[in-house]
Amino acid sequence: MAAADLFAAVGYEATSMASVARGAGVTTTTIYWYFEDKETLLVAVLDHLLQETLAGLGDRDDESPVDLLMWVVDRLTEQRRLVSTVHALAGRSPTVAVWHDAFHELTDAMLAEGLRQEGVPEPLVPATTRLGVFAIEGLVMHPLSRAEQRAVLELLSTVR
Amino acid sequence: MAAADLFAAVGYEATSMASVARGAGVTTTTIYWYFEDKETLLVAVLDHLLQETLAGLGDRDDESPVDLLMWVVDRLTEQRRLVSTVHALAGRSPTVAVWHDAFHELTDAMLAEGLRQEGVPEPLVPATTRLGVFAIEGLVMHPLSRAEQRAVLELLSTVR
DNA sequence: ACCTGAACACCGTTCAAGT
DNA sequence: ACCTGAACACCGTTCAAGT
Repeated sequence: MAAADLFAAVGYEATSMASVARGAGVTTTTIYWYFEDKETLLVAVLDHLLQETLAGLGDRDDESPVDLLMWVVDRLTEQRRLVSTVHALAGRSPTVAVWHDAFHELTDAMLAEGLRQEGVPEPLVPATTRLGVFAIEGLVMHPLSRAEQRAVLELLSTVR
Repeated sequence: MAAADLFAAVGYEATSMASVARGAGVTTTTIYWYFEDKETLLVAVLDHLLQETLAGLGDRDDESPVDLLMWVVDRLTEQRRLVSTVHALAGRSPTVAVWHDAFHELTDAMLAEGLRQEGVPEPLVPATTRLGVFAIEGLVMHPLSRAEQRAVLELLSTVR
């Protein structure tokens, strides 16, 4: 998809439907035959990126929990522009809100399962999961050195 | 300011300069005599809201730390739309990025000071501050019940 | 089924002109 | 110093028409 490259390069808002069309070698109107609107196009790109990331995650079941989280933070940081775009759009676009909710349902469940296997007592799992998700999102959105990032994740892993 | 009400009501992106002008009883062009562009107008609104919130915070130095954080989360949640707008714009607008950085410098310092007075050991203060900021932002951006919000903040206050 | 050209309503911003 | 009307370049989207 040409849209994915453009979204990554200049961001969703700065990407015009005209430039997507140009990249795909068609006319602007053609895109509307495949996608209902620009937000639906975004969701298609998001699904594609998510599938890639999940595949990459499958190859690293062996690493330590903190290393695993660091890897996830790195992948999301590469798409930082899209992450904040999704947050902003979810507040006013039902299309994007649906995707965002499904995304969190999936990722929250994955993190919760990981915490259980790390021995976090069951009653603490929900709140710890949320704090973990918030920490990951925070690390993605605010640039810190790797040492600072590690410090936050290590601190998080002492919670219980 | 008419812009503040409109931003709160329908959001920054959905607020046209024409509607701001209408609300202020002037012409669109007039706004550009007072503000360089739409983003500068946003920053003026943000400054205004921040000043209000800081004043309100001064009246509650007595409450417990968790209550204080809950209050901050409530105020930010009221402006949730603007919060995600700022995050999204900070990535592509130097004007908004400057404000965002200054905002975090201020709020991070305030939280760090609070943590010290709660007895958090000095070497843990930076990472704990970051985790606290991330938790607040997460609570603002993801709707949870008050009980769930409290659980996250209580969990956070066990960290050290 | 797939793609286009032309148009629509709107946007932020500018500029020359007025008082 | 303050405000305006008219214009500019652009935007996402639609629609009737073509193959």
